[in-house]
Amino acid sequence: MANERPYRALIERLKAVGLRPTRQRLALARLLHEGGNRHLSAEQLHEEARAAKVRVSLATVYNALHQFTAAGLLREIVVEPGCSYFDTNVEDHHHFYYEDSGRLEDIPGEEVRLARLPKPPKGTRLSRVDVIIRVSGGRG
Amino acid sequence: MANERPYRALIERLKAVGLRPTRQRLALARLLHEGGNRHLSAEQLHEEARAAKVRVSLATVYNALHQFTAAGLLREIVVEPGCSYFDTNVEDHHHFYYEDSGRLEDIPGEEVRLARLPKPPKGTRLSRVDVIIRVSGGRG
DNA sequence: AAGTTTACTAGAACGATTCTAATTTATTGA
DNA sequence: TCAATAAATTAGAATCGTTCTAGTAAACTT
Repeated sequence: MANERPYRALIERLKAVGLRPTRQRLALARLLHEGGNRHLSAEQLHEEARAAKVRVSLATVYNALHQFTAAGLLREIVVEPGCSYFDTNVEDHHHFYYEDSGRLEDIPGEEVRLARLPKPPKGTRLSRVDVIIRVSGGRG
Repeated sequence: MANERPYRALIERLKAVGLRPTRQRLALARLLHEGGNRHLSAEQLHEEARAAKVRVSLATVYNALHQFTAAGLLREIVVEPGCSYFDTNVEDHHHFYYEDSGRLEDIPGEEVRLARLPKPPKGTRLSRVDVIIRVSGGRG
C-alpha cells in the first residue's frame, strides 16, 4: 500500500538469490535493513512489522528470516536457549553479549584478533568462527 | 542401590556449594564426571540415568544441571536453537562444533589464542569469552 | 487472461524447558 | 531415635519459541 519505486534495488537483490519479491519479503527486508546493523528475533521483527502496519504472519517472518539467512543476506546467532537472533551485518565480525539484558552488539572492526587457530579436524572444513564476549552488569 | 563409600568426595563437593547430597544429585554428578570431558543435553543425561538404572525425573535432571552450572561445576553452551549442552570441563577452553552432526568437542590446550580483545563497555565486566569454531562435513 | 508455480496464512502440532502442587527425603535438635 | 522442619523430587500440566499443514492467494509465464 504505497510507492513501488524505492524497492527497485531490493527487488533485484531478492531475484538475484532466487526469491520472489513479494510484498511481505520486501517489507521485511526493508525493516531489517533500516537503521543500521541490528540483531532481531523473529518475534521482534514480527512486532516491528505490526507496528509499521505491514500485515504478515509469524510463519512468514520465520520463513523469510531463514531464506534470507540461507541466501547470505542475514546471519543467525544463538547465544541463549530458546531464542535465535538474526544479524543484518554479514561481514566478518564478532559480538558482545549483555547477559543481563539479553542484548547483542557488534564489536567494531579489528578489535578482536585471533592469533592462533587450530586446523579443522580431518575430513571437515572451516565454516565460521564465532567469538562471543559475554559481559554483565557492572555495579548493577 | 549400591556402595556408599565412593561418594564421600562428591558429597563434600555438593555440600561445599550448598546443595544437599541427594541420591539423584549424586548419581547424576557421577554420570557426568565419569568418562572424561563431555557435552551432554538434559535429555541425554536423563537417558544415561535410565540406562544406568538410576530413577530420576527429567525435571530433576534440569534442576540439577542448572544448580551445578550455577555452582560452577558445569558450563552451559548454546550453539543451536532449541538445545543446551552442559560441558563437564569448566577450565578455560573453546570448542569445535560439527554442524552436520550437532556434536561439540573441546579444543585442546592453547590451540586458540586471542591476540586482541576489546575492553568491556563502560559499566560492565567481562564474564566469559566463547570461541566456537564451526566446521562441516568435508567431502560430504 | 489462463495456467502453473510459489508464497502466504491461521491454526494445529511440536520439542525443549519450566512450572505446579503433592509426596518424599534429608536435616535438625530434642 | 524420633518428631519437626526445610528442601528436593515427581508426574503431569503449562509454556515458549519454532515448524508444519493444508487451504487460499499472489506472482510469474505464455
